[in-house]
Amino acid sequence: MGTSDLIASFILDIMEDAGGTAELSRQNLAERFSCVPSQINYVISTRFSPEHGYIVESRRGGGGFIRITRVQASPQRLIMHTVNSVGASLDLRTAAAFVSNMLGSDAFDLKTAKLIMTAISDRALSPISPEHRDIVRASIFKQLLVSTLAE
Amino acid sequence: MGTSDLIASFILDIMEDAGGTAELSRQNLAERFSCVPSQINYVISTRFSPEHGYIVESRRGGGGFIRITRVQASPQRLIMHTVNSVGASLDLRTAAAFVSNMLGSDAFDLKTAKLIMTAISDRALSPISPEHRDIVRASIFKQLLVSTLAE
DNA sequence: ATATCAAAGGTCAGTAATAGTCAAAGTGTA
DNA sequence: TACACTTTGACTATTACTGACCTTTGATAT
Repeated sequence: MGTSDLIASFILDIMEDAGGTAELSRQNLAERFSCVPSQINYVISTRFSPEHGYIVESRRGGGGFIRITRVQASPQRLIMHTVNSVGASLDLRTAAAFVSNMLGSDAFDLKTAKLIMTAISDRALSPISPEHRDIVRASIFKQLLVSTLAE
Repeated sequence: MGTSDLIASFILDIMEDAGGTAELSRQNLAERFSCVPSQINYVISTRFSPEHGYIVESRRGGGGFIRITRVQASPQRLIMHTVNSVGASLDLRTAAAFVSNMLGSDAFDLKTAKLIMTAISDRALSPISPEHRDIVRASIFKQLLVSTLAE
């Protein structure tokens, strides 16, 4: 098993013990596993992505940290399934269909649905060129969906 | 938690007890937390800015003081005022200050605040080049705020 | 009044402590 | 051999802390 897998399972262990959340120091982790700090970022982006059901937050500077939170996915399979159906790009019509579907299944409430639709609307994304808009839309959409699962 | 966070929560405590206003001595505070006096200014400018919803007054010389007051505004007014003070560009720190202010004034609930922060986070906007990110952030932010008013 | 002094607080640029990005180089496996 | 996955490190960005130097205010002496 490679270093990245070791780091990932170490993080998983911490998360387990702490009840769903792991607060890490990138520098410490890198030292513990004798790797460069950026490998921690690699592990996080390949194994703790929204598609995997995790929310990642961080802060730089003195006292900085990386916090990884596992999202409660069991009762909300539809949302995670949607996150995984969305690739690198997402057009507005498809997004609307997803939201409508999830709303109909009571995966979230109307207010949340409206906020999500507003955040990925053409108006909100108007500073972005139309060709690029669907890429950004996909990213915001996935982050928002996973975020609704956090408690 | 770093010294700056400790100082900030100490100030918040005082403000709480005193019903919305805290009158401090910079020198005293610095001694209490074993830091240089200028760190107090750092804490105030990073955590008690007008964007955060505070007014800061001070006086030098003998009997000098720093007074921090929480400003009160009706939720709707605060949201509209915020929308109007955001120009074509908005950095994440300033946005976070605004959100924290509106949250503290009960302009919206925690869940909404988190959705907004997620929608404009660097992670959600990662497909956009950093130079362009603040432009898009401003647009999404304003649309979301206006959208919370439509109920 | 005026000059002077002591006691606050203010500014700003520099240093330290963290984390993030990206592309090149390495590794293993179908 | 291709190809995907992993590892590395140079460069960048952000946040916290420090200290030298500056400004304002009130009191006191002349």
